[in-house]
Amino acid sequence: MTEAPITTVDCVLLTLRAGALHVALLRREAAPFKGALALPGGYVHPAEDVDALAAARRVLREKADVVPPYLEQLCTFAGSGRDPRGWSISIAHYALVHEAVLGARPTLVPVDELPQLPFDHGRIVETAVHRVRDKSSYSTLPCYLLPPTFTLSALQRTYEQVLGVALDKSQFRRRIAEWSFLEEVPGAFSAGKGRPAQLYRIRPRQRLELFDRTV
Amino acid sequence: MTEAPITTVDCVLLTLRAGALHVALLRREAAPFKGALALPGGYVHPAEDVDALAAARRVLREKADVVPPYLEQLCTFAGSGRDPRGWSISIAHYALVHEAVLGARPTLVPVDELPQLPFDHGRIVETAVHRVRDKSSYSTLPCYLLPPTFTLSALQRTYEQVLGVALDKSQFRRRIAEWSFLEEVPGAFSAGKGRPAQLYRIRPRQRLELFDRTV
DNA sequence: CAAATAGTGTCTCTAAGACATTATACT
DNA sequence: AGTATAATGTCTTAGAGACACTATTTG
Repeated sequence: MTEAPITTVDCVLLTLRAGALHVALLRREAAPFKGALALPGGYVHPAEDVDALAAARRVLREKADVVPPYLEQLCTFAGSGRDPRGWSISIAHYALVHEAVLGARPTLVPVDELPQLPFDHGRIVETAVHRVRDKSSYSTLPCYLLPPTFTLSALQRTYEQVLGVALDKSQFRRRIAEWSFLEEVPGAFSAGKGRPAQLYRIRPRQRLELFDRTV
Repeated sequence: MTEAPITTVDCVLLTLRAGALHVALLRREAAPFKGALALPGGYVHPAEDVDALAAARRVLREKADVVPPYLEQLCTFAGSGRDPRGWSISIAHYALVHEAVLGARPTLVPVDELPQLPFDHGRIVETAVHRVRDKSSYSTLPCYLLPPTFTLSALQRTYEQVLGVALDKSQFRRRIAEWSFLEEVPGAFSAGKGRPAQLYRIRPRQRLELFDRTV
């Protein structure tokens, strides 16, 4: 009566490269779709993983060699139509990382020019991107696409690239200041062309993410 | 290697009774926790259910005798700690219904006075309530707690009861009008004490739900 | 000094919020 | 007429948005 279905976790690993959101894909080492580019994923290992998030974390560590600063459950995709082997479940997660922490293993693909992907991975990526774009307008999510320390201008560029709109500098800074989830890195400034900029980092404890609704 | 875990769907069936959100619970007919009040739930039936949403719909129909106007996936709760039988997965859903469509079978419990529930059902209910309260501030969700046709005053009361705050009548109506997802039921008015009120219903096709962020 | 980027200040105008007024039923 | 509720209008004010200005570096 139980006929337990195939149970996996899949991860949409997103990063910002050349000003555009990219998703990290890996070549599948096993059938079905052996050799195709697909989301990093794998079976849940009941003996090792205490829960689904832990399974996702393990998959990312083992297969993509990444420990992301932000990882969250996205949605569960389940049904008879998504895997040729039969009824299956994928507990999908999404993660944000700075490009630099990705090694050479994953292939980065712009999310707005997705190729055909195996299973329903195309739909999973779309759902994740939609979620990230939506949530970015009222949360600190885009911070996790940057290195641990960054300037406010870099942060604004990141928000703009994720949201796909231009933001007003003065207003953007007002809001970020209100949320006060950032702190100055004392004495640290960016190099570069014009006036050096103060570097900021996410305030230690403070892992709050959701704020007033609109950037 | 696959060791597929126990796979179930659970449903948080919410309604408004006496001005407060209530969750519908059923007595468990099987071990573990036989006889305890718990969320309507059951195994996924790969042969019958095309996907998880269909499984949730079937469970609600079979066990609670309800076909809810609004049903959505909430989150997946999985891990080794939630079921004495071992590693398990619950694809949790939540549904909103008008109190009248619930028969005598389910026990209604106020969500703010939850008793101890088996498994992690307490946490699941909390997550659902949090989601509904949050989403209600920028969506049409509360509509589904009302009968198919209702007055704007009743709708405002519903929003106020779900959100737990008082809303300004004039402003509330402005916003609802902007969204224009309701239509007047021609010639239909409420009875009662004072001036009769126009009855409204959700515009047929229009199943849009998310709008500007704030009621 | 010019160019480039960082950082702050000010003005306007929309829209949220509070409140008042009119409308229509029943007793 | 008095009461109760519906429906709409008006005024004030906070805040979003647009823009300008100042500050600090490099070449």
